[in-house]
Amino acid sequence: MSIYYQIYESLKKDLSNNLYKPGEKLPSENVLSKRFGVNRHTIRRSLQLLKNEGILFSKRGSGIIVHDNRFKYKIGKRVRFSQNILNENYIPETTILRSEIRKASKIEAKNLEINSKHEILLIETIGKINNVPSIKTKRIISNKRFPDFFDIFQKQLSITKTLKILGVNDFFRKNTLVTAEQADSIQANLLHCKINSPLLKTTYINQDLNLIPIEYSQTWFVGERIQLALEN
Amino acid sequence: MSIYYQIYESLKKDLSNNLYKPGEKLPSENVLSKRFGVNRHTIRRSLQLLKNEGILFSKRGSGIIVHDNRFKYKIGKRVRFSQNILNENYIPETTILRSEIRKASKIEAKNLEINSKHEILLIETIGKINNVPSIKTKRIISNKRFPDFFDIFQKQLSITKTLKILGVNDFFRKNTLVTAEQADSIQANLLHCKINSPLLKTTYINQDLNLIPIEYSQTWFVGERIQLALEN
DNA sequence: AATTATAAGTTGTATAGTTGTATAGTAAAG
DNA sequence: CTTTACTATACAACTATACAACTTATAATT
Repeated sequence: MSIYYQIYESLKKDLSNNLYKPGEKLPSENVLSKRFGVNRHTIRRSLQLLKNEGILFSKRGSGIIVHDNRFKYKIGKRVRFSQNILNENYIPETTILRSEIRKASKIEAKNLEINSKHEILLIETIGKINNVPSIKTKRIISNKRFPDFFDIFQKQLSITKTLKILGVNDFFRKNTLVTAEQADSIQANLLHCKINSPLLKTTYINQDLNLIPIEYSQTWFVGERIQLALEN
Repeated sequence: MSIYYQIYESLKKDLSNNLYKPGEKLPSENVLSKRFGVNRHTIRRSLQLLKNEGILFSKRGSGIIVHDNRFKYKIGKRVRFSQNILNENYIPETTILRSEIRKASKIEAKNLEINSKHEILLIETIGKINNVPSIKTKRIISNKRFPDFFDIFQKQLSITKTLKILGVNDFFRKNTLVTAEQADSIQANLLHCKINSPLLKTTYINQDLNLIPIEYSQTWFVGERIQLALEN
C-alpha cells in the first residue's frame, strides 16, 4: 500500500485517539513531513484524504485544524432542546428516566420561589441527538402550580409543548451557571461516554413572562460531543 | 554474457573503487541508461542485483543511494551513539522526528519510577551513520525532573551533552532487552530498508550514578546493516 | 499604550525530475 | 513454440525546489 495512505491511516488513528483534539491545530506540514520522513507533498496527499472526509480543514497561513464536529448547543435567552437539534438538521429524542413527587429542598424552594412545604415534581430525562444519548436533565417543577405536568409531559415529551398546554406560551432563562464534572459509572452508562469523561453541567432557572420561576433544573452535556454556544 | 550483467559488474567495480561513496547518490536511471546506451529497464535489472546484495538502496522520487553493510554497534554498560560511530571512523548525525509532552503510561511510570500522574517528554530521533539513516530511537524522560531537556537537546542533539548540561555527568544502562520486529512501510521509509526487513529492537533504561532512572527508551536498528556487539 | 513595520512561519500552487509498475512488442536462443 | 533479453511507452507515486498568498508573533515607532 502506498505511503501516503499509510500515513493517512496513522494520522487517523492519532485523531481517533484524541492526540489531536477538535478545534486544535495539527503540527505543520513541514513538521509532519519530517516526522514521517517524507516530502511535504506526500503529507499533503495524506491530509487531503482527511480533509475530504471532513475531519480536517486548513487555512492558508494559519495551519490545519481538526474539525470540531461537536454539536453546538445554543444557550441564550430561550433554550429549546428539540428546536436546537432540529435547527442543525439532527434528530432529537427525549426519554424519561424517572419522576418523583416530594417536598422541596431548601435550595429548590428558594430558586422556585415557593414555600418549602410545597411539593415539587422531579423529572429526569435523557436527550438524544441522532439516537446518541448526550444530554441528561433533572428538572424541579412546582407540583402545586402544575399538578398535571407529568401526565402531559409523558405524552408530549417536550417542555415547550407541555407548558403551552398548561397555558404558558413563552418562557425564558433567568440565569445559567456552567460548571464541569466528571462522569461517574452510572452517568457514563446513561450518556454513552467513558467514566471520568468531562461533562458540562448547567444549572438554570426558566421563568415565565411574569418573571415567575417555572423550573429549577440542571443539565449535563457530554463534553466530547457537545459544546455550549453562549449567546447574548 | 548478457548486457545487464556486464553493467552490473562495471557498477560494482566503480563502487568498490569508491567512485560512489556510502551515503551518496548514484546518477539517475535515465542518466545511467544513456551512459551505457541501453534502455532504462536494462539498467534497472543491473541495479536490482546490487540492491539484492545490500549495496544499493533506492527511494522512489529520490534516487539510488549507496549503503555499506555491517556496522558493529557496541552495547555495554555505557552506550553512546555518537562516540560509537566516531570510534569506527564513521560520521554520526541525529535528527529529530517529533517530540511530545503527555502523561506517563503505566509502563513508562513504572520504568522511570515516577508517579503515573507526572508528565513525560517523548522524543523520537533518527540516527544516521555516514548519512544513512539506520537507527530510530524513542525516548521517555521525566518532564518533571528535566523540564528543560528538549530545549537543550534540540540544540545539542546529544543525550550525553544534554545530560551534562543538566548536571548528570555520567549514566549507564540498567538493563537491555533485545527483540526482533518487522519494519512497516513507514519505518522502512524512515530507515531506508525494505518493508518487512528485520529490525533489532532494544528496550532499556539508562540510570544515573545514584541508580535513579533517567530515560526509558527503545531503539530500532536496521538488522541488515547493523549488528549489535554485546559487552560485559 | 496603541499602532505600524518587519520577520518568520504557514498553506496553496506550479514545475521538473526521480523511481516503481504495467503493458506491449521485437529478436534471438533453446 | 516457448523462454529470455531487451526495447518502447505510459502512467503512478514520490521528491525537490521555488514562489505566492496569508497569518501570526515580535520588534520598532509613535
